[in-house]
Order: sequence, then C-alpha cells, then structure tokens
Amino acid sequence: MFSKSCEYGLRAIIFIAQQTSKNNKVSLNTISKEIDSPQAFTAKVLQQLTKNNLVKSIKGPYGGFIIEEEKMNTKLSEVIRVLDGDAIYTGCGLGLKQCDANSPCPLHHRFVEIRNDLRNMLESTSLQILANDLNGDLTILKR
Amino acid sequence: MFSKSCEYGLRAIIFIAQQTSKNNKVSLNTISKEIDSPQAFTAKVLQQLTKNNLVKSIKGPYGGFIIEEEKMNTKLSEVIRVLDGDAIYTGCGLGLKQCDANSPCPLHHRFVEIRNDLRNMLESTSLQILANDLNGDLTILKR
DNA sequence: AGATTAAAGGATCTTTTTATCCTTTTTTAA
DNA sequence: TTAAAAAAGGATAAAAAGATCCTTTAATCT
Ligand code: FES
Ligand code: FES
Repeated sequence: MFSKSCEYGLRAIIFIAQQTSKNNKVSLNTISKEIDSPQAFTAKVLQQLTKNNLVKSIKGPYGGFIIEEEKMNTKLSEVIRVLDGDAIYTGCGLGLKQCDANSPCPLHHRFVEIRNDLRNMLESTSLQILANDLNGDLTILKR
Repeated sequence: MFSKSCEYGLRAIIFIAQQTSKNNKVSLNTISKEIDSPQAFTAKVLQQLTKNNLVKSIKGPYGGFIIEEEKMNTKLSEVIRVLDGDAIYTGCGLGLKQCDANSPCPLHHRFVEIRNDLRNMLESTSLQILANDLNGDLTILKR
C-alpha cells in the first residue's frame, strides 16, 4: 500500500506526536528505536517532513524533533502526500496513465469507491487523535 | 496500489477474457499492443499466469493465449495473489511485521475496514463480468 | 573559546523492480 | 521435412527504492 519511506514516516510522526503531547522532545536515535526502523534511512524521511513543515527539528545537544501545537491537527493524508505523492488518491487501479470516469478502465467504478473511502479515512484522521490512542496504550508502533 | 507486473497482468488477463468470450485467441504481440505494455515484460507476467493455470498458452503458428471456460470465473483477487502475493489483504498499513487486532497499530481499526472492502470487491469481481463490460464498449484498457 | 551533541546534507552502496535481448522448444503449414 | 510462427526460458541491463556512511552545520554547556 505505502512505500517503506511512508510507513517509517507515519510511524515516526505518530510517535513524535505522542511524545509532544507529553511535552517530550525526541531524538532520531530514540525514534528509530521506538518504531523499529533503520536510523539513517529514517533520518532522510524526517528531513522531508521537516522541510515540509510537518515536524520541527532542533539541532544541537538536547535537540530532537517535536510537532508544533497547530500541526497536531495534521491529517495522515498530508503526510502521505508529502512522502508518496498523491497517486494513491488519484491513480488508476489498473495503471492507466490517468483515471477518468468518462472513459473508465474495467475496474474504475468499483475501485473509485474504495479509493474514496481510503481518502476520506486518511483526510479525517489527525496525528492528535492517533497520539491519544497511543497514550492510552491502546495501540503500538513496533512489534 | 499494485505493482507494474500486477497492473499489466490484470489488463492482459481481462483482455484475453474478453477475446476468449468472442472466441478469439490472442498473441503476446496483440496483447501488449492492446493494453499498451512492454512486450517482453508482459511475456514474463503471462508466463506466471500460465504456470498458475489462470490462462492457457498455445505455442506455434496460430498460437496465443486463451482462458478456459471454467477459468472465466476467476476472481481478480486470485490474479493479484499470484502476481503480488497477499500482503495487500493481510499486511499492516503502517508496515508492522504482522497485522494483529490484539495489539493493533494506531491505524488498524480504520485500515482494516478499507482493506476488507477492497478484498471483498476483488473477491467478488470475475474476469467474466469485466470482459462483458469491455465488450459493451463501456470500458477501456489503454489510454 | 572549545568540546560535545544532534540534525542536515552529500555520496555511495545494495536490493528489488522493471525492462530488454537472445536462444530454445513446440507447433503448424507449405 | 523444412521453414516459419509463437511461447518459454535464461541472461543481462537499467531504473528505482531502500539503506548506510561520512562530513558539515548548528546549538548547548562547560
Ligand atoms: S480509470 Fe482505472 S480506476 Fe479510474
Ligand atoms: S496492525 Fe497495523 S493495520 Fe493491523
């Protein structure tokens, strides 16, 4: 479904959101341990999220990553768009160059329904809400 | 969503199904033209479908590919399983090693719903029915 | 100021996916 | 029975994704 970059990015940003909600700043080292991801690779992903202003990075000793108050309302759809682009929201299920209801592929009508459900789900799920679940120990980020 | 192999494979098998329903046998050359896919690569994909008995291949002059009567009821889910495996039906959306409702990732409950809808759609959509749409010129396989 | 810490950036390497090319096998028809 | 057609199979190449390593920049504390 999502690329490895995107999977790591989602796990990372959800973890940062949870820690931010507890007033903690977290380092790359901590993040990659807590979400069980390759550290150097995760660094690259976090750089993209930083450049796109979804997380804030702080250099130097006692540095790390946090999410600014207003960015806690960021939706998963936005994170995915930054890391994987929006093919998942707009692309044809059978790989036609573009999805177009006026000359649909055989799967179009069935596929669009699912794709829209996915999109709605991702556009209505915020970091804030997932961070809360995580704080309540209802969910996990590594296994 | 799907790999290139899988996209080509789905387009190809749907096209073969349509032609079979009109009592035509089709060659690789025709297939790759009609679905606009790289020919040699599509050959490999068709070999997999042939080995897995989803399509029948006939060598020699006047050879090509057809789908046997009873295989017209093949569901898309089966084609996808052969070409991409079943991660799409069973894998965790955030990339945890396995998806498990007893210790779910933050996305689990929301994700499983979509995943199941996708699965149900794919398990209930047969080659036969898509071939029919295609015959009625309701849909296309290249653009 | 100097040492240390942690993210950013650049370069490189590995693996997987996507794609092509060439030879072999099977079948058909002249 | 030979030539041609078409799929199968094997080898290789190119591109993309995934991953690592090392240097640079910025911040903090002594
Ligand atoms: S045209 Fe294929 S999904 Fe819309
Ligand atoms: S555990 Fe992540 S989707 Fe089920």
